[in-house]
Amino acid sequence: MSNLSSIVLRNNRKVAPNFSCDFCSNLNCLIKKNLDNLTSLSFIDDKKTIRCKKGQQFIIEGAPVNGLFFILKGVVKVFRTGINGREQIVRFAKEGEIIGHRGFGTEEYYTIGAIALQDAVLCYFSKDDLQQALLENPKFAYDMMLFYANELNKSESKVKSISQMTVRERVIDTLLFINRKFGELRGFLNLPLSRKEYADYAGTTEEQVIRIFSLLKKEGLITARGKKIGIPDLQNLKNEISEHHFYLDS
DNA sequence: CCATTAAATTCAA
DNA sequence: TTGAATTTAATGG
Repeated sequence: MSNLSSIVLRNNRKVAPNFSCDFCSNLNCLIKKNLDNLTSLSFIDDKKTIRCKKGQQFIIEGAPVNGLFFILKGVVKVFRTGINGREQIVRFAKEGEIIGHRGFGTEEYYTIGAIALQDAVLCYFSKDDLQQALLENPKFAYDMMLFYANELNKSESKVKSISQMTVRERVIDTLLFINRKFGELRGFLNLPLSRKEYADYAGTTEEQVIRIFSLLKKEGLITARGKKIGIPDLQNLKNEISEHHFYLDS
């Protein structure tokens, strides 16, 4: 570890070097995927690399939209603040996904906020550069369109789950969703979330989630150690909402 | 919803 | 690596 210190010092200068798309290992990124198709690469040189510490908010509701964030590393939550000040988590996004896309074309101001749940690295592209790239590259535009369609689909599924499922089912559905999207690490969900965050996603309150978690523990459907939640038998948990079924897609 | 206690996580030495 | 300080979980009113 200590023999790397000279390299760290060299790279640790005030201005961190931009990650070049050419060397990026994130194959889920739509830009990386289309790198060969992109005719004018100038916008890639214009991108800004932004580092976010855990808990740092990088999109504020009401701020003007100037570009799009692509997640290079880390997990991020996107939320909207309701009238009573209650937070509704719209989605969780991980590497390769795009943030702030809904306000891209017409919206002038963000209607959502975004906070890094872990230390994150974001690639930020300006609206103008991206617009030009989309106009010039049909394949890239098509992939972006698929992304938008997919997001809309998920959003519609979520409306359905919130309006038609019981609180208990929504909490279970959220657990299954996190499991599907982020997987498990040594027996626990690979994304630590507070009970309040579960509540904000499932559209309920922190207390409800805590009480439902306690019940689920008694029933042996989940295990919990602090923020780490384990699912001993995925099928058993799925059965709890199988009547309505159709959980959201990853 | 709030208050209290138990538990877990963070942080700095 | 440890434990003190801070944050979060759990429960009952």
